[in-house]
Amino acid sequence: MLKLTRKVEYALIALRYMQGKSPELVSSTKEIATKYNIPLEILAKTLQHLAKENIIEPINGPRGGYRLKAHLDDINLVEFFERVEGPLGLSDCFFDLNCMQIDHCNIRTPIQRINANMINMFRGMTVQDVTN
Amino acid sequence: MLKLTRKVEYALIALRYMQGKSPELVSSTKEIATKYNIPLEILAKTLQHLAKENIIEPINGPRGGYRLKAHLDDINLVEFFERVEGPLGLSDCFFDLNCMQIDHCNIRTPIQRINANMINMFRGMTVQDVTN
DNA sequence: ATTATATACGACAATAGTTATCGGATATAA
DNA sequence: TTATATCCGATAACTATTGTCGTATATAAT
Repeated sequence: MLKLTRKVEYALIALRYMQGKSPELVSSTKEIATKYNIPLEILAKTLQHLAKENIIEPINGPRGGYRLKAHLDDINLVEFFERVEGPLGLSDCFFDLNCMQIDHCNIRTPIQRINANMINMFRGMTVQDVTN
Repeated sequence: MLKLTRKVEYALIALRYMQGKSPELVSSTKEIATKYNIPLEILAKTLQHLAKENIIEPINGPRGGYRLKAHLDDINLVEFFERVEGPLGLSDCFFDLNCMQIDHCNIRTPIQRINANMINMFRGMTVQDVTN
């Protein structure tokens, strides 16, 4: 309950790691996975996802890897969670304000108040805030 | 990800419902379950749990049910989540600051910063804040 | 006393979401 | 040409949540 997924966790760890290097240096999946004991394949997919989202830039071939591409202080955490987890995982009551079940939902205002507070909080934090 | 459990949701709905009545009136599980379309057995367990936590008071027998017992403005949301979900569900990285894996955890400061912010936010809200 | 209605509660089954694995493809530096 | 790296779909394993079932206990009403 109220947990972030490992995917988000791995993504943040990787971004933080890349941020610790000079911007022109690349970081390979294996390098990060080894350092933080993350299953290689999962981290690979997470980084591929970040690349598709233009948050990092992939460099193929030997000595390849990834480099930071986006400005991490331009991305708030709500946006980041949505971009990392994809639209599906968040299309429930929490982040989707155009929920189908308005009739049932207005019963559930306690949850909505909690959600609203969470969203506000996460919107007020950038990726940079948590990775540097 | 970042969802409250139904147990918490049902608990809040029930508390809100009881709060809408005169304090001496009882509300039965069936009454609440019917009104909000909640599976009876699950709500029953949730309310039994709340009773064990002295948040509501059980009244046995026909015409029985539950009445509010605790002051909802004395219970912050961190405490409430812990009392409803039990110590097990929360003993992971989020609420358990005496985590076993300190060595690995200091790697994971991004998550910890997010957690710290969530905890602070939830500590600043009482059950009353979301049910009235 | 008996009956009907309500809470109490352990054990277990079903579901959903997360996490991890596998197999193979493509790109490119050396 | 080879080795190393990203790319990516399919699927298996795991975990936590959610829901079900059976039975026991308490008590108000008749």
